[in-house]
Amino acid sequence: MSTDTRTSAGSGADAGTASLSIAEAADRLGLSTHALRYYETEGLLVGAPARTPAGRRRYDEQDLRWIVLVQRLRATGMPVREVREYARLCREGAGNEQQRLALLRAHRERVLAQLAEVSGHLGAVTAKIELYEGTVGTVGDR
Amino acid sequence: MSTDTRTSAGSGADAGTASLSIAEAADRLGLSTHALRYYETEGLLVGAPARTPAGRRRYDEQDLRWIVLVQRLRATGMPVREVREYARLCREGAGNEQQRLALLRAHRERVLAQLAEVSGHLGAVTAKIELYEGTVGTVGDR
DNA sequence: GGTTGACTTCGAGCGCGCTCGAAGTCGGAG
DNA sequence: CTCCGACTTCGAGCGCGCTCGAAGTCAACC
Repeated sequence: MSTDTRTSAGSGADAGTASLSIAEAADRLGLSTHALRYYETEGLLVGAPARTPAGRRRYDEQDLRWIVLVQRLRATGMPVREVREYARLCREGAGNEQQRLALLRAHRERVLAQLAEVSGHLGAVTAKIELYEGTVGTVGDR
Repeated sequence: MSTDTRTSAGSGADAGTASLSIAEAADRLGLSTHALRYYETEGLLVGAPARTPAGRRRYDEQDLRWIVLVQRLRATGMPVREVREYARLCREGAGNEQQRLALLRAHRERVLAQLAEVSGHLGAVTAKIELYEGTVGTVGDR
């Protein structure tokens, strides 16, 4: 309630480039405003969002897209420290594409390995479930 | 070096039932002795391991099998508190098989959902990688 | 001009799952 | 008998990733 009207006011407020307040951005990304500021101070963003003359953050599409990537990396288990490293590489501009690539590839390998491991364990749990389904009358399991 | 000889000494030390010291069990399970005791005090074990007259823990095959299950549950992301709950149900004996089943099924559903989510995010990361591979243009490639 | 309330910074606190260290006990080898 | 080292319990500490609250500022609306 009340986060209404004046949505993308600020400066331009016209076609194309939206520019959201932190609350709007948080809402759209499914994060808290606290988390968004945390990401920023922790150096997870490739570039800090713009500020209004009064010092308030404005998130544009580019900011949002980057944060979505950060969320994906985080959601796949990349530690904050490594996201920071990746962000740093991107911030430094061209010339380190190989490093970025290596970082992402290493991450992908880890995630694949973990997916396989979890799947394996899940298989065992499923077997256990089926055992119960078949045995829901027999006591001696454990 | 020195966790040698006297491996499964203790009492019997014969065929079939081994009965390991905490260090041996930890070693075999890939856990620390600290973690093993922690699991026990936190109620994650369905039954406490036996003790020697001197009060030292002896892990038998049943203990080990249970702990392997605990590890699988943990490795698939089940919170300690929920493992404790499951252990409690098993400890209470017969009559609650449906509850155990429900717990395991719910866990499986969560894990499947998370596997799907992670896979999705990983797909996006892979796309990013391929983008770099294309951009970097035939550099190392292989 | 006053009120409102979303914003700002800062630092403390928290939930999780162990991990670590201290201090003491005890069984077995020499 | 003595020593060694693996065991015991206990409680504190830690790394991670936020989360939360306090205190203050400032733009906009009435």
